[in-house]
Amino acid sequence: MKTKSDSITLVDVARLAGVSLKTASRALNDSPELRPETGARVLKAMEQLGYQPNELARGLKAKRSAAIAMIVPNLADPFTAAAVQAVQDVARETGHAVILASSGGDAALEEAELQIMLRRQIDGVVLMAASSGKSNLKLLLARNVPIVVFDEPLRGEEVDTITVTNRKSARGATEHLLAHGYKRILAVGARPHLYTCSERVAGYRSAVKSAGAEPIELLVQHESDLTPELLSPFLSGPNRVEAIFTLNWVCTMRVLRALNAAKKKILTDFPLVSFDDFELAEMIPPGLTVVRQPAHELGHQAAKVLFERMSETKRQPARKIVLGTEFIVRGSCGCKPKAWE
Amino acid sequence: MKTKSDSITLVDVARLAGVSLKTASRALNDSPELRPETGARVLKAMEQLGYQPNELARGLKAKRSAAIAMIVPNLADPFTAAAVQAVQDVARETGHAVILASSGGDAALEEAELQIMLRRQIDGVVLMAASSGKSNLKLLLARNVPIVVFDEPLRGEEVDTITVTNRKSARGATEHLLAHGYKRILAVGARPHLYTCSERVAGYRSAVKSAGAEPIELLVQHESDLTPELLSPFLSGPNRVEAIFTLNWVCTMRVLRALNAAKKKILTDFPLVSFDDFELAEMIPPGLTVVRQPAHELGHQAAKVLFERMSETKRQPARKIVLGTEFIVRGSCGCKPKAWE
DNA sequence: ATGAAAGCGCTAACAT
DNA sequence: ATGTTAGCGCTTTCAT
Repeated sequence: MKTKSDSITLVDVARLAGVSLKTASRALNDSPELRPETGARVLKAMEQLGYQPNELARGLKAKRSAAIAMIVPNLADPFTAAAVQAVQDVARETGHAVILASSGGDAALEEAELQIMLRRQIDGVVLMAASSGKSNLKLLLARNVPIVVFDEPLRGEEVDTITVTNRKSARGATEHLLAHGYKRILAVGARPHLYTCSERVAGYRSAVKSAGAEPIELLVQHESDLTPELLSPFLSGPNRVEAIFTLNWVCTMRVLRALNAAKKKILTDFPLVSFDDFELAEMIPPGLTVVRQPAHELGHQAAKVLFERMSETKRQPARKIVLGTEFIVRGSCGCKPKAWE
Repeated sequence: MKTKSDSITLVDVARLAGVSLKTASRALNDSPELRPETGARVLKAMEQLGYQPNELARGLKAKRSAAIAMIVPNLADPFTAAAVQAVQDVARETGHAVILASSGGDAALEEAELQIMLRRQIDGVVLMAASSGKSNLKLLLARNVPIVVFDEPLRGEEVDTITVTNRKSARGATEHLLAHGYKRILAVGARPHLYTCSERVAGYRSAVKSAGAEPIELLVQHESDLTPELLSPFLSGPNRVEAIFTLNWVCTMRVLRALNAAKKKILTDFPLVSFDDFELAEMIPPGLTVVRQPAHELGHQAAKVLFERMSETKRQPARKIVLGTEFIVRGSCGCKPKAWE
């Protein structure tokens, strides 16, 4: 009586429905080779018993887990959060669970997480990589687990990849600042070993050099190194810059705080453009001009591609999808949009 | 030769190490009843073969999955994101995976997700509930799956609960605004069926009434209903209010946008206090005064309690943990903190 | 269209 | 300290 609810198995269902185990199984997987009548009877028995299939058992036999892994560096980043949401939504449609882990941008941690995922027999991985190296994926690759890499591509790996036009977008943003007449533009980025960062830096450089100006870069190993003290030499004195271009959301946050701490005003003291949009960008006076990445779309595409890959019969070539960005002019670049006139 | 990497099982390990299956199993679980020497030999064999244990199989047998579920309404909310991070960190320490799902605040979706989790034999659940009803938990409760409810308690359910002092904190925030001399204070909240919302409203009301003022409330079914149009009657005309108290992060975002759209300034037009702190609160002039919830601490405690519950031998009474909040005075309430003088 | 039997990879009794 | 024997709950041959 007490442990009954613990252990309603397909066998119980089959018994109640007066069919064999296999027939019950067929009903569970709504196999076509089953008389609708029989199926209905089994379904009723399931209902009656409150039967819940055991995914572990199904997966063990079928060598799939109906779960995908998603590994991201930082959930606090709204770009990441939006992408995670998108992946979850797609996963739900296909009845897959999402096992989420944060790497904190640490490649070793990421690898550890991936290994744990492997042991769980995950059916696929959406990875926002902590490094551009492929070494972390060896295990997965060897096991033929589909992977979609997203935001941060992998060097020389034949893996599905969803990215944005990092270089071009960064170049465009820089050109916009240059067009306003600013020559000494500081680019602030983190984790320069990442493709995203290096591409954005490259775009920035090419724009600056085309304009005959000198690149001024503050690139730190990790965003957390970005202290007000580090920034202050660029905010006053002989090395004062004329404008700032932050290369991702966390950098934007850090720079804004540093400016605040130094009692510097955006635009009047330092015109600024941010790579990455966020909820309140328009509320920071005079409104932050940003490069907006299609976060939700990126996540959606990543998941779509992953599920396609998971259900494909023979191996297709890797897909490389590159999405565009939106340049959203608010006030911080020097433009005067209506809202702030 | 080809499918070898697919199927390295404990049997293979045992064979290579020249021991029995069970001995290999013991090594895997580093059981004490094993000669270190033997254990080492098995471990070496595992290494050599690149063996990865199959968690599905382990779980099937042991009736545990080494995974916990976490269900939250909205990942975009920084409060939620921080809590998720905290839970993940604790879970990692104990070797548990976190299966994350978003309910979008929809009780039906939440129930569907819980059911899927159940099928995966999750060992426990951390729930940021979409409703205060217990019905969604019946299945879990019946199966004796440990649950920790967090942020939003469940009516009359004997479940571990981690919350903050919603009522008291809301009362304190309201009193602060009243002390500044504002009488007509608008409270803006969403999903009033939630305990958190109703408690905060209750705190607000009791403060307002004690001051001999009238409560003015804008409570919508869902945050997404909070449009500028809905808000505008309170921003001008005969029903104009003197100050605003937003009851959670999303409401704060919505109100800030509405104010912006209506070209109203914080403080000068409308003093404001927000329940929930966030990254840029100090950057929105004149700095947002907020009630800060200890998001990370909440998540941490929730996970801790869950794991304690999971490993307990005999059932202990439910724990109700209530954490305090911090009232952070910046400028928007009418105070003039140093930073903005 | 349905059933019987075997076994996925592992752990848990019980030996020895 | 180590091995043997059963299964966990399900899906999958292969019969019927």
